[in-house]
Amino acid sequence: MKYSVSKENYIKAIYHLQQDQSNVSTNALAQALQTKAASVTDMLKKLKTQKLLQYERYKGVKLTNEGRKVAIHIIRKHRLWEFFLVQKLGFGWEEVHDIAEELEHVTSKKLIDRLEEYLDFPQADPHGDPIPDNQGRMPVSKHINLADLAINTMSVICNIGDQSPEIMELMNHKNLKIGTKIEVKKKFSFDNSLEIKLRNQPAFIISEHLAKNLFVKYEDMPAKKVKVDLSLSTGIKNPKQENGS
Amino acid sequence: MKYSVSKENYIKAIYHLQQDQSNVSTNALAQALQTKAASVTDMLKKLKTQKLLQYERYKGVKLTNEGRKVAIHIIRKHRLWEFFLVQKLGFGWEEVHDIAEELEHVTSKKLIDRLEEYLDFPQADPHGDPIPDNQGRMPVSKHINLADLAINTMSVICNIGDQSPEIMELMNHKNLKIGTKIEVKKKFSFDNSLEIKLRNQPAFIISEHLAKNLFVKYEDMPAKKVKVDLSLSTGIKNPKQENGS
DNA sequence: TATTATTTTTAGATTTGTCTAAATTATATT
DNA sequence: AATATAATTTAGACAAATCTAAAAATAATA
Repeated sequence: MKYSVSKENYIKAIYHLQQDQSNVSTNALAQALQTKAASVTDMLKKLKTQKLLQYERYKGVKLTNEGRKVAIHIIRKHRLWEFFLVQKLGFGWEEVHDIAEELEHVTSKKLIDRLEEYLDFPQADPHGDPIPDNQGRMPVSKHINLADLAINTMSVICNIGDQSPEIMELMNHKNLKIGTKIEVKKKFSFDNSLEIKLRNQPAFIISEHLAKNLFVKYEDMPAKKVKVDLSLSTGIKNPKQENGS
Repeated sequence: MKYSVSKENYIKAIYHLQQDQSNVSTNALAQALQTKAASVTDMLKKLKTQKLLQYERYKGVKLTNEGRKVAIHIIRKHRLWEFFLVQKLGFGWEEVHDIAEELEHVTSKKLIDRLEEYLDFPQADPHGDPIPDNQGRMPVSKHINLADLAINTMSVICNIGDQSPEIMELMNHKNLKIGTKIEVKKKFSFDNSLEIKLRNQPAFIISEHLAKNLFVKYEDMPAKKVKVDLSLSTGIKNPKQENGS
């Protein structure tokens, strides 16, 4: 029930890389975790014996339900801490990621539940990513990629794909942030750049690369309260329980 | 400048055991850290090469100024997190120690400075222990052991020595906590027990053992703002700086 | 389909922090 | 002071997480 920081980081990385249902490759993991492929192989074997993932040599890796449950719990902690850092301690949304990487490994469940309550049950972190509840359920919100948004439709930025300092630099420069109202005025097929417009500002052009990293929702469509169990973390369907974990 | 969790725990334990200026023994450390004497010896050798402590075999150990500086910074983090947990998240003062043991190892200096500001620069943690400022200076307050308090002098509980669940059980039962106004009515030389009195309550007797663990200050004497540099953490007096840490 | 190129795994080593058991040093006691 | 007892250190080993270099399996390409 308790895993090392290193193991938690592997589980989280697999979860993020696995968003489609395909298997995750050793190399992709090595790159994500800034380590070597050989180290990844070693760790995957350990995590497999703990039944956190399905792994066969040369075939890549996929989380089990138990692994997914662990991943979601870590992500829950990460995002709640990020929210705390921005909302209560006044950090900028671009500086909280590294701190939350450390805080997410603090183990107390009671701590994180109290923190959530203290923060008034936020639905999304400062980057717009949804915060799972204490049952592992993730609020779903209809995010649309800005590149796919229809012309002249008012929308609100609610999520950023890439979260590097580089994108932050550009976005801050252009005053783009979560909650900013935005409209696409023109699409240029030459380079897939977009001309966009914010309230009370002349329109300007952004690259395809940036647009692909901006996700929006339609105005007046509040974050849905509907939740979908992505984790299968509760109510284990399978009645047999042979292991004594 | 960054030390492992294990090393931080050794440094902290040495600091706490060293309160008088005598050297700390290997066995005392082993007991405090719940480990074996051989492990302690191994670690002391490592910490010595990092110049965090003075150590010679069979002679015990003492922190250097650098070691003391590190210890105080960890204690600062521990106590600020404890304050946060009680004050903002509503934890009981007896349940926060273990959680703070984990939070104290989160490295961001900016985080802890912001947290301190958010908490409005508290002077003491929920147990009444002083919180060092970001220069490593510790607020001093004149704590008197209850066993040494003069008869019929009104005082306020401001610090608990032992912080075990056992003492908490007894104190909660008798409604004794930080801030409680208390007066010693009688001292019994037979077993050194004390008869004490709280406001609007009949007097009752407490053991010498408990009294030794209760520290009080005189009423109306607010926590002094005077600070004393215990750490030598800033303004390095020694001009030569040969290492490139 | 052969043959190259890439990816992944194995084998063996390293570092950190820990342990047990035996040897050494210090302290206490007769 | 001699000896017994206690504290401390050394020696050698182990588990976790990592690494390098070489081998094996898979994928890509001529």
